[in-house]
Amino acid sequence: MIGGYTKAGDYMSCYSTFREYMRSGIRPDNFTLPLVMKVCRDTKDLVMGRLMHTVVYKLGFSSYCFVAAVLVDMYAKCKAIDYAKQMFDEMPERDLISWTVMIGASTECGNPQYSLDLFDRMREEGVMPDKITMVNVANASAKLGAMHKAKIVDDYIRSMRFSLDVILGTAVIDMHAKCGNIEFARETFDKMREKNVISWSTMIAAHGYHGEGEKALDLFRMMLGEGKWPNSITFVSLLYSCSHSGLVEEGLRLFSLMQEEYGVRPDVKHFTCVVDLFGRAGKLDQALKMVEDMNIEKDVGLWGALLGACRIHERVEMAEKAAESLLELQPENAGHYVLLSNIYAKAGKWKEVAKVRDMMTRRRLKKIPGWTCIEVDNKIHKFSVGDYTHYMSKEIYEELKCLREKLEVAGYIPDTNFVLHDIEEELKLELIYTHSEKLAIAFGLIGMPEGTPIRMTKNLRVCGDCHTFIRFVSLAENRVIVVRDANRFHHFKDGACSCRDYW
DNA sequence: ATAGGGTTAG
Repeated sequence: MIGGYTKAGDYMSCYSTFREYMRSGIRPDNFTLPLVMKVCRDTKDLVMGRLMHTVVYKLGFSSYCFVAAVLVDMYAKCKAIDYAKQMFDEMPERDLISWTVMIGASTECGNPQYSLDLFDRMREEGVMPDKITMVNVANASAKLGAMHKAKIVDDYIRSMRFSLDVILGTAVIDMHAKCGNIEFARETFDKMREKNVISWSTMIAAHGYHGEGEKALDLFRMMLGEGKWPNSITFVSLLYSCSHSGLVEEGLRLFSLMQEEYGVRPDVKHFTCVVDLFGRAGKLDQALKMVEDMNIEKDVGLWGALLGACRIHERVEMAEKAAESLLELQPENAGHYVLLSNIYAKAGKWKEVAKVRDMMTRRRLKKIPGWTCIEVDNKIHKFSVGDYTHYMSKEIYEELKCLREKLEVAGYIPDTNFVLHDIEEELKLELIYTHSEKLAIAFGLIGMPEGTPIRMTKNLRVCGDCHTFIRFVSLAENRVIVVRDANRFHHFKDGACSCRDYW
């Protein structure tokens, strides 16, 4: 009966039946409890989940491997990683599924590195992974974004002769794309026999955030040619592809096509893309009108897109309006204040810059420290601003000094407007020259053979000045530089970036 | 006798 309710998605009836069952005095067996725990998982009901854990414990079922695995999974979906980990560590024995669940749990809760460590430990203990394990491992690598890991995982999947079914194939595409290797992603996609709407959407999105809008559109045409029906997410992927590549007209066309031909009702994500498109085209008034007229709940992303567009086109007044709504929705996000402050700074409104900074101080907000990671010799090196902790710091700063002189001759002018602090111009200059992006790139130039591409990962958006700097480096040093920032990839080559300086 | 784990969007 409980199982029936679970299948039907009637969670409340499931709970009440379970309560009746408990009252009846009949001792539940170890197959009934997981059914209810799955409901807790799917509804992310941690309170009920904890209660179930107690029942399981009292009845002595927690030593059953599969019962414990369900608990781990439930805790992961409730984002209670500490409980999940404790449960997993206490398990007397762990089989394939419990390992797989824990690998997925760790990624789900924001620690993909730990997932990969678990994967190694699992094999050390002699448990062989299956396809589903590999889907979780691919997801962990995708989140981590380390390219050498992606290669290892791909090789491992091949060596185990796991066939790429729709789900594993799609996970591998996503992994390669998010690790910066769009070519491998596309090769994997082309090799897959069976593709569903998720595979297509994943690949379209991948071309999109790598700045290959035309390829995304080509793929969409191919998809339609094969008789596949796009869904709401496919259109989000497409619209973002257009905005990442500056395909304004195409994007707007897709937005109407989506509603008229495919009956997709636009949600807030679609609107965000269109605001982005209008913003890029400089049609800020149309963007604002769209935001004001829509009758869907507005979220942080939407106002953020508008604010970003205001920064590009230096529309201070509208920026204030967008920022007001944005800060109301999410007053604790330091990034929004920084963006607003940058807009004021560019317009020379120093009083307002100070005001924003005061507001941040009063609310005890600090700019999230930025970092940049770079892979050299299959090792990840992490830099923060003004970092002297790296063992090659001396060489890095020397290289940076040479680079700075070379690029300034080539026409690079540092833009100190991106410095938030109220300090002397001279100090600002020093600060901006030790941004983590620049340290990482200097290290990359020393540590990697000439002509090899430099790959970096950042936790935030690339700083505007660093973006210009990297463009100059790609030209002066004749290097391809690939940067993954908080929401897209930048491919720098011959002094230009795939984002066309809009991001 | 049964049972637990998998893919897309900034």
